[in-house]
Amino acid sequence: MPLTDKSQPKRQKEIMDAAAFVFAHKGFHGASTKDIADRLGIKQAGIYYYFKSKEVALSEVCRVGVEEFHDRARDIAASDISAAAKITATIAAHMTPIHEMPDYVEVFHNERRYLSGDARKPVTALALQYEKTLEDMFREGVADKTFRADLDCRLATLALLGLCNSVLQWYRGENISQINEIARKYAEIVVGGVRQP
Amino acid sequence: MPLTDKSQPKRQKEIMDAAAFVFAHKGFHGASTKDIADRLGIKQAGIYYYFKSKEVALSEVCRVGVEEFHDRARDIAASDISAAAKITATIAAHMTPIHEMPDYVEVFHNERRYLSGDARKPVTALALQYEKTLEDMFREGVADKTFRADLDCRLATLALLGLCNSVLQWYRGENISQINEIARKYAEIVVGGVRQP
Amino acid sequence: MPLTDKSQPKRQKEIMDAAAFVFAHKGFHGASTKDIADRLGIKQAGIYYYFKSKEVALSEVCRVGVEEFHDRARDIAASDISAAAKITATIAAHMTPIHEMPDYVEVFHNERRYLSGDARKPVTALALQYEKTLEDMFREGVADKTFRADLDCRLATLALLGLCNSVLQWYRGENISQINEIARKYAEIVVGGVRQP
Amino acid sequence: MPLTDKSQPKRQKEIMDAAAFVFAHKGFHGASTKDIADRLGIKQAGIYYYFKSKEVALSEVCRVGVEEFHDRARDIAASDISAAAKITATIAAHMTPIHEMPDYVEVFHNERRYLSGDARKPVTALALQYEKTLEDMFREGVADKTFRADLDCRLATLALLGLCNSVLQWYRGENISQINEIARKYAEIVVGGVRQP
DNA sequence: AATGAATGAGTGTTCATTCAT
DNA sequence: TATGAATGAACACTCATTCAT
Repeated sequence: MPLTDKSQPKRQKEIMDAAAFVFAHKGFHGASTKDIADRLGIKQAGIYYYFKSKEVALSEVCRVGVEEFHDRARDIAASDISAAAKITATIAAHMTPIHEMPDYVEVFHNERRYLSGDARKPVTALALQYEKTLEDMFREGVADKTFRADLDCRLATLALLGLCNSVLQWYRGENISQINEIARKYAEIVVGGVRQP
Repeated sequence: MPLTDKSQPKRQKEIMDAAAFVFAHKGFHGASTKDIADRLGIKQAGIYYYFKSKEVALSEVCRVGVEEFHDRARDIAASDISAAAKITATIAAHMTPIHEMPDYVEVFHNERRYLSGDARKPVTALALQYEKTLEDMFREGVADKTFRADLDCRLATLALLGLCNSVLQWYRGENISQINEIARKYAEIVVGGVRQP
Repeated sequence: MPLTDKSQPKRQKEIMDAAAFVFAHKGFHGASTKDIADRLGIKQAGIYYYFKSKEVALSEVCRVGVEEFHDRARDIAASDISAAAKITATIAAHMTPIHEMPDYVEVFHNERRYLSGDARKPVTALALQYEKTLEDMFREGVADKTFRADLDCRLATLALLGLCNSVLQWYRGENISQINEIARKYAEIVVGGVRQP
Repeated sequence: MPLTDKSQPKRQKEIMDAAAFVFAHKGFHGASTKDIADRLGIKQAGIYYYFKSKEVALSEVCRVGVEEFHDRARDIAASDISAAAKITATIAAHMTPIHEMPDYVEVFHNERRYLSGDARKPVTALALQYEKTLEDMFREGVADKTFRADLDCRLATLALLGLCNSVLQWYRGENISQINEIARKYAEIVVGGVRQP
């Protein structure tokens, strides 16, 4: 049993983490493969043992960054709670990847547009499914009269997503309770508004 | 004042527009000075007649992109209307630059982080003032009991900004009434929530 | 009138000559763009002002290398002399580019195979036309009974070409009479054979 | 002697064949050690078990490619037949390696120039001996008046070699009778010329 | 108001080679 | 008899920038 386990899956994750970090902090085009290698303590050429190209590295990071959201929302949508509760739960669920793997999420948001058409397609598909799942929650709430009858569900979805994703731009929290608190307050605003009821 | 003023100010704006367009569509690091020159129909070296460096071009675009917001919000804050009306008006005002000069705004949002410290400072300062003006509106609303007493004004500000800015990611509207409609619906959600009152 | 005329067409030819020289002596894949630049006394990046890519440089050199042959043979074929005289004249004509621009010819022969399909096509087309013109000379000689009735004209063409091109591998002559002498002797062998008549 | 000898000699030949194939098709500098490894179904690093370096592989392939010619010509030169018959026999003999191991021969012709001085020397020595053996045949023919008295034997040798080697550039025959037919026709041209006697 | 010609630094990528296993 | 992991050197090519004109 060696002291440092350098077996494949773990090492692969280290490489991905380094790529995600560098892409998130410098942008895809502002980041060099040397930046990634430096973070790993290997030489630049060494990363080509793990990734066929810089762009493939980007697409992998993006894929990981979006998968989390989709999986969580689907479970919530299938659960047996009220529409308002689903929205609240989804906001909370949305915060988890932002807290746990902010680099991947940031790269998915800001850098996926630099993927060439073929590499961008599967990533975009997952993102669209997530949007659709959310929109259906709003429709459900309108249908059972929990939400206002005149609510523009498409716009509400986009609003919710914009709201939640903007957290990425300033949140650098360290313990999970902070992000849960944010999620709670955001849910209050979206569901009940800021006005005195 | 000649009828067709082809002198510096007009040409200068064309250069800025080209830079804003290219930075917005390809990102600062993904854009080359040749891309800008191509859009202007001149050769690469020609743009150095107008800008000392690529980074200076970026900082100019960013400055223009943020100034609009700040100016409009200050006027609204000074006006003699209710806090809720101010928020509603600010949302509408926020949409105008997004509609009229989306490239500048997008560059300010996504690319200002690539400015070196010194060039970023004045731009960031304006952005912070804008945030502060907004936050004060929420505080005013809490003080006069229009808004919930337990409202986290800092978070509400960030939420509002995230919400409004996210419009940039999908809005490609052509007439002004579309964006006004969006502003109205967003204001309803923020002020009153999605729930059936 | 400047002392050193650096005007475009002349400079372009200097670049081509350098590329031809380097490709001929080191092979396309063995040659680096730095080798070409060094020969020109400029830095490596400088050659990209003249050529879009290393491969385009190769295709240009190949095109120039083959054009000469084709043009000369066509004129001889159209002239009003006997078939045997045409063959003799063609052999002499074939030697001229080998003497005057051996680098281009060598690159055409040895390196054109490294051109990608699209770039290779026009070059190959010219080469095939040259072959056809030659073959027709042999057919003419068989038709008018100058040449043996059982002569395999296709094979004779390939033989003649192989014979003439092989000169490239050892000839490094300096004055034109040497190559003319070689041409004369080769013509004797092809037309009359080595045997005592 | 085991029936199926899977030990070194056979495997070594497979490796050489793979190297010869790849060098012949892509050129020495255009070929990578990975290309060779792929053809063998092993990983890149694996070929270093068989060859100390890529260049050693090239020199081996070249040596095998030239040995054949030399051995065959020596036997013919020593035989008790006329000079014309020797030339005819040598042309036929020259075709055999071209038919049976074209990759090796092609590599010897086109790529041996990329060998460094020390590695090229033994290969060149064999080639020169072959040339000398051929030239002596022509001299013999001139001496016994079979061939024209004014024949330039050095040039005739070079011509013959150029003629025969050019077959490599287009011949991709499958049965031995084809190449024998070519050899016969070439011998006719060289010995008797193309003219009607 | 712009261009032609170049440069120096850097970028992504390939490749021959090594070495422990 | 090979492979996994890496390295160092090279490579084609891009790019921001300069400067004489």
